[in-house]
Formats: sequence, structure tokens, C-alpha cells
Amino acid sequence: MSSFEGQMAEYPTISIDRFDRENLRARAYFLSHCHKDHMKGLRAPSLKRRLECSLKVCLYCSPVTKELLLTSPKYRFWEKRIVSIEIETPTQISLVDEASGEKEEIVVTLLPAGHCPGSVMFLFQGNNGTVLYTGDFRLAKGEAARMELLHSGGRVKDIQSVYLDTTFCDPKYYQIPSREECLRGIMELVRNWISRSPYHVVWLNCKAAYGYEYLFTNLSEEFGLQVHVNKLDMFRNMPDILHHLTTDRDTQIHACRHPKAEEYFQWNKLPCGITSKNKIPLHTISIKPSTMWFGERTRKTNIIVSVSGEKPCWSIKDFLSYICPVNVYPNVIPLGTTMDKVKEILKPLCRSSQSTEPKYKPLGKLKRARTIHLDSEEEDDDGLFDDLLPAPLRHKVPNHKTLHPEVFPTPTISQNQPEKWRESTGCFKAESMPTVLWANFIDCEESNSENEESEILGSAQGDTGPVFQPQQRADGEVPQWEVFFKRDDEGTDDCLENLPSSTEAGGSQSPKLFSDSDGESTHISSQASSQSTHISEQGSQGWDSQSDTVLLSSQDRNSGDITSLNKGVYRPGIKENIPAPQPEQNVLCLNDTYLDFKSRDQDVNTLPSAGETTTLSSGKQMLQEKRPLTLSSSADSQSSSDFEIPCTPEAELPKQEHLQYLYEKLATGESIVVEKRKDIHSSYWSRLHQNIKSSCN
DNA sequence: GCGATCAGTT
DNA sequence: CACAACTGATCGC
Repeated sequence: MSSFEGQMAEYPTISIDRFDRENLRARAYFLSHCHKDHMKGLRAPSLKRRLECSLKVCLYCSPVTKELLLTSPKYRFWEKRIVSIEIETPTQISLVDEASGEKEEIVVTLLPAGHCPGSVMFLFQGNNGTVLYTGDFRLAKGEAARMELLHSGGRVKDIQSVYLDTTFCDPKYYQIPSREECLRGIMELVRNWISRSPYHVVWLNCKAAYGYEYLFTNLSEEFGLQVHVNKLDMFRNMPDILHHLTTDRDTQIHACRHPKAEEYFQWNKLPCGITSKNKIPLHTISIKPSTMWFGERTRKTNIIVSVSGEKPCWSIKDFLSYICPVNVYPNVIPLGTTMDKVKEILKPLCRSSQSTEPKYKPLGKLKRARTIHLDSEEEDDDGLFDDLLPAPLRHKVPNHKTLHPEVFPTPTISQNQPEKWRESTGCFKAESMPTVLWANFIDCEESNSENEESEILGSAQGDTGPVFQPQQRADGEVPQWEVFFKRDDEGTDDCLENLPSSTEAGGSQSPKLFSDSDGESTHISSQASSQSTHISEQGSQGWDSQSDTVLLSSQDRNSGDITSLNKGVYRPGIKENIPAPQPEQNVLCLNDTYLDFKSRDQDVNTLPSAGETTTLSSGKQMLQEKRPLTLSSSADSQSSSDFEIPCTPEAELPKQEHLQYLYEKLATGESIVVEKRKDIHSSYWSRLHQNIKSSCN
């Protein structure tokens, strides 16, 4: 939970993501994205009154955020006062005190935050220095380095303070797989479920209001099925999203909601109420996209299996140390700690500690004939302090071929005339084009080798229903979830093979893998009858006690081994067209996939930062402005060949022995000794151990 | 009746 | 614990 009170030290007359208390006096409001916990007070009567009494106060946000916000009638009263600002367009705003007439100018730039549609970071430049408010951000490594407007004169701007989303500023979150990884894992789960029959459906159990669109669109693209949702009018002006959604329940992928959805699920009922199709009962699994893949593993029956990678897909550390501000203000303070402690952790990444020692500077330097970068930023603080500040010389990444910084147009927004900006809603078509981005990653043209799904893929509507073709695989029945996470190049691709029965059980691999503490099997298998009958039994037992959570992870060191996912999968051809990520020297990242399963008995909880961390605006940026299309997005998010991003130093790769140990213990049900380690990983490891232990109890 | 806050769930 | 919600109870206006 964000503890940010809404105001920044440097510019206390503006309020961001908070609209209560002190913020009621703000001269201008900013909203980084459309999640409720960043909208506190936004529709309170007190603020509404303030608005009515004021002529000038406005809310500034991205065009997409504005659109999403105004979809809700609760916020309609804001309509005339919302000023949308285009992404990456420095915009001057006059902050006027209406009582005294006192005025202050500030330039704000919205930078894509990669969290949910419309989400942005705010870069403010004014008389009190340049500050960055990150909001909730989920940027892949190197993303900051690609942001033109974080740079000036070829280096990162001199940023006084960063107001940082520190939600995952904890060693336990070190292993967060990339979006691509998570998507890939989900894709395979979904594929293997829905390809069994038209009556096998997937429920995406999404909690937040927005942020799963990336998942939806990609699933839709891949399988030619629209995703069922309760409402889609908020996306009416975002065709790239809209086309992948439907309110028609007759689809195999659901992301619909209901207050009692979890309860429904126990009874094999989807949130939209359906339990069957053509009088044939549906078989449902649920996939829960969640960032809390570690934090949530507390239930007794959870099984955690993790082969850790060496790096998180994004990192506060990388972000902050790249920006290298003078100050950092964490927006999230974990309960057990204090602001100061978090600051202590972050301080080493900031300016002051980067070079405490004065550097030798040759005397007699001539006054610089400064290279004229046509940056229009008149308050170019870099220029003033270049000699004084130890700001590391970081060259911005050439992200566009024609990346010559022209004079930035700096639109000035008159607070009196927000209307002229209203038209910006028309830009959504260009704003969000994730599917194109993804087309590059997974070739949607590729047909399912064993059926005519390709026809369905091409159809705009999924309402004809998929044509079911019997699977051709030998074992016929049981989903081999494990194949999604295997490496194929080593005998140690044993994420699951060390588990009892993951493969050896022949026709019935799944039971023990998903078994609960009672040793009771919870079949994920396609034995339809067992499934539905099982469900009624569950009603009395309570499914939670049976639900196992499995955290799985691949260790595809080989960044190009996407094809390994196909091993043993029924659709040998499907991924062949995927361009393998370029094998780059700088690719040090391991890609992890964590999955947390549930389906009827079990629930498939997946995807740490992935699903809900959609990058729409940034996706667009990447696609249209920054990246050559020949780069796979997978490679993009993890690394860049353009420049060098250092590893997160602490992100040490767990040793195979460790993992082997854990698997063996897990397999045999033995308890696991938690060895205390002093380093930063101790928390990670003990947690992992504890989770495995608890799952074996 | 509405809103804010808190505790509890997922 | 921490995501991003929602529900229900309680209290105050």
C-alpha cells in the first residue's frame, strides 16, 4: 500500500495520486493510473466542492487514464477538469494560487510506466529541480535507459528526487520473471487445457480493475478466442484491446467477475454463471495472475517448486541506480520497517553515495563551448551542474534511428481551457497496440498442427466455438504441465521430474503433483467425469484445503530455448515460428516462470508481474518509436544489445545442488532444514524452504 | 443513506 | 502483509 501522501517536497502545491486531506488545497492534481488505491479522495464530496469553487484546478493524466476514469459515472463530474497530456510530451503547466494569484510554472512529462493501460510516471521540472514520481511502475531492465526524456545532452538528467514505487523492494521479490516468460507459461497452460475439448474453459481470476489487457490480447491472438469480460465499454476507444474482448459467454477464456466467483469456482461455475455448454458440463481451471507469487504462499497445502533464475526481470535497483537521483523517497514502506530503513537500502543507489570523494579535476579548464543539443529544456539543470555533480555519464540508448532531439515542443496548457485537450481521446488507436508487438513474439499465424484452429484464429469472432479435434498425443488424457517448464538440453531439467509421479505415473501424472497434504489426489486430468464428480465432493470438503499451489520455474538459461516448451507438447509446430531471442552476450538474465496452480481442486495462479503489468503505452513506444521490429520482445525486455545493463549484483543464481536438494526433499516429503544465511538471499531461501516444508506437512 | 475506517478474504 | 481489489461491521455526519 502506498504510503505516499500526495505531495512532493519540491513541489508541494501539486498533488499526485492522493486527493484527500492536505491535497484538497492543491493547485493541480495528477493521476498516474486508474487503480483505486491511487485514487483516494478523488470522488469525495470535499474535493467535488473544491472543484466547484475553483475555476482553474485540473487533473492531469494520460489520455488513456482519462478515458478509463470517465467511463465510470462516479467520476464524470471531473470531465471538464481533466486534462490529458500525451506521453513523452513535455508540457508546461501554470500552478496558480487562486486566492493570491501567485503563480509557478512547471513542466511535466509523462513517461510510460508499464503497469497498466494509461499508467505513467511523472517527470516534473521547475524552479525547485527535476523530480520523478514513478507511480506504480513495472519496467523491464534497460527501459529507463531507453527513455529519451529522462536524458538530456546524451546523459541521464540531473534528478533531484525520485518518488519511488518500492512495492517490490524486498529480496523476496528478487525473482520476478519477465512478462514474456509469464505469458509464455500461461499460454501453454491455456493451450493444453482448452485444446482438450470445447468444454474445457479457463477462468482468469483477475483482481485489479486494469492491467491484464496484455494477457487478454495475447491469449486472444494466440487462440483466436475472445476473452469474456463483464464490461468492455471502457475500451470502446481502444480497438486493440476491444477486439479481443467479448461479453458473449460462449468462449473458452473467461475473465469475468462476480463477487462470489471463488465460491462459484468450487462448483465448477464460471463467474458469469455458466456451468455447461450444449448441456455438457464445462471443465474449468482458474488462473490467477498475481504479483504476490511469493507473498501468498502461506497456505498449508501449498507446494512450492522453484528453480530460480539469476535476475529479476526488472529491478528497482537498476532503475534507481540508473537515474541516480540526489534523494529517493520510497512510496511503500513495509510494515515491519520504517521510511528510514528503506531509505538506507536505497541510499547507496543515489547520488550522495556514488562518489563521496571529491574527484580530481584538472584546473584551467576553459569555459565550455557547450555542444548544442537542441534540447529545448531551458532549465537544463544538467548544464548548470555538469561540473559539480558526479552524475554518472550514462549515454542514453539510441532507441530510434532518427533520434535527433529536436526542439521539444512544450505545449503550454492554460488552465482555463482544458477543453482544447479533450480531443486527445482520438489517439487511442495509436496508443495501444500490444498485439502487434506480440505478433512479433508469437506468430499467431502459426496453426495448431493437429486441428483447424487456424481457421478460428483468423476469425474475428470466437462465437462459433472452436472445432475440437482429438489430441494426437500418446497419453491422450493428462496435461503435462511440467513440460512447460522444462529445459530440454540437460538431464537436470527436472523441475518436476523429481517429484513423485510427475511423469512416472504414466497415465496419471498429475495426481501427486497436485496432491494435498492428505495425499488425496486432486486430478487436473481431463477425466471429465472425475472432474465434475469431484467438484460436488469438494463442496463438502472445502476446496481451499485441497488446493495446492505450485510454484514452478524454468531455468531456461538458454535464452533461445523457447522451443523447449514444446517438448512433449501436443502442438509440436506451434512455436516453431517464434523468433528465438537473439543470443546476446549481454543476456545474463535467466527467465523464470512461476506458477501457482489451482484447478477446480486446483487453481492456477500465475504470473508474477506479468499479467497485470501490461505495457500498453510503453508497448506502443517500443513498437513504434524505439525498437526495430526485428528484435523479439522477449529479448527486449530482458536485455538490450544497444547498451550494457549490469546485473543486479545480489541476484546470484541458485546452485543446482540447492535446487536438487529441495526437489528431493519435496519429493520424499521430508522436512527441509532451513539454513540461515546472512546475505540478502537468506530471506529468499528460508522462505522457499519454509514454503516447501509447509507444503509437505 | 453515504462515507470513512478497519478487519478479513482472495 | 504490502497486488488490488471487494465485503462486512462499525461509527459519525
